[in-house]
Amino acid sequence: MKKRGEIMQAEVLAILRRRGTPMSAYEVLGQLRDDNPQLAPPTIYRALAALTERGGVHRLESLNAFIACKSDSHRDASILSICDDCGEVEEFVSPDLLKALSSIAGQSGFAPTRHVIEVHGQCASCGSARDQA
Amino acid sequence: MKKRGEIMQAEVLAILRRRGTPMSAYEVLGQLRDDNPQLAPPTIYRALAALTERGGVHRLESLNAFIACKSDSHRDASILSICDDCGEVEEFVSPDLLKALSSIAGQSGFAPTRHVIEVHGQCASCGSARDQA
DNA sequence: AGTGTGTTTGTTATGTTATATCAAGTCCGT
DNA sequence: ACGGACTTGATATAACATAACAAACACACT
Repeated sequence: MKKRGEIMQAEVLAILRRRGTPMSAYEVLGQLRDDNPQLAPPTIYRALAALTERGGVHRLESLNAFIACKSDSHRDASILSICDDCGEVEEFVSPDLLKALSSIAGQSGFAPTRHVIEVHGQCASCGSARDQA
Repeated sequence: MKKRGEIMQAEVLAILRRRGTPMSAYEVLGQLRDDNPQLAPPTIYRALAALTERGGVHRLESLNAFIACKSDSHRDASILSICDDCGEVEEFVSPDLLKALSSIAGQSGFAPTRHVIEVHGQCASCGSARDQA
């Protein structure tokens, strides 16, 4: 048998990718229980933790939710824009901004290890939809 | 009787200020129950929501916790550095960084309304303490 | 003052998110 | 096969948050 954990991670990642927008851990759990009704929360949280660690999944701290990383390939901290209307999330990478941020926080000797940057608002299509209203 | 809500907000703020480091809503609730044992969670959450709105309190999204705003006077989005060792939080304001961030997220027409910027790491004193180890 | 109406606050209950803990299974070197 | 380290599974519970309704209050109008 292959490592069970890896299988679980792959399934979780597949579910998140299919959805495309943020899902709570319990939504993922619900989907997995279709096949495997006895699955428990810690299983999902472990898979999500491993995926988040690896960079395959982002945790949205301000939503307590998770989303599959789209611009696959960067493990750097991402800037995430979150549309409060439709839930769409976009990822951006900006080493410059990260550097600026670290230097601001570093003014007093602080040593950053992890950056959380989330921007809430309206995406382009929800914004234009509202303009017409 | 003065508005009850305002009294509650003042008490919550006083507790957060006394502590100085982040507190969960339920920690605050615990303290308030010393005087007023029948208080329920919604009361605290309402007070915290009002304070957060006004800028007197920051919500730390990545900790699900709250802290009194120290650099009292700015209602702008703050940059918060959080020491994972001792819990100390520092606030910074940088209109430039906020502008840069908005412009990155705005690349695709996104209209930001709220910025969440939290940096985890080690504060100066915890960092130097560890150096010696 | 009395009454109607909208708003704020209190209370109960419940929903949602997350983890501690221990049991069972797996891997691997001997 | 056996023992020890590590991973996974299952049970239980902890921690965080809000829905929904009831009671109190404030205010405008008569």
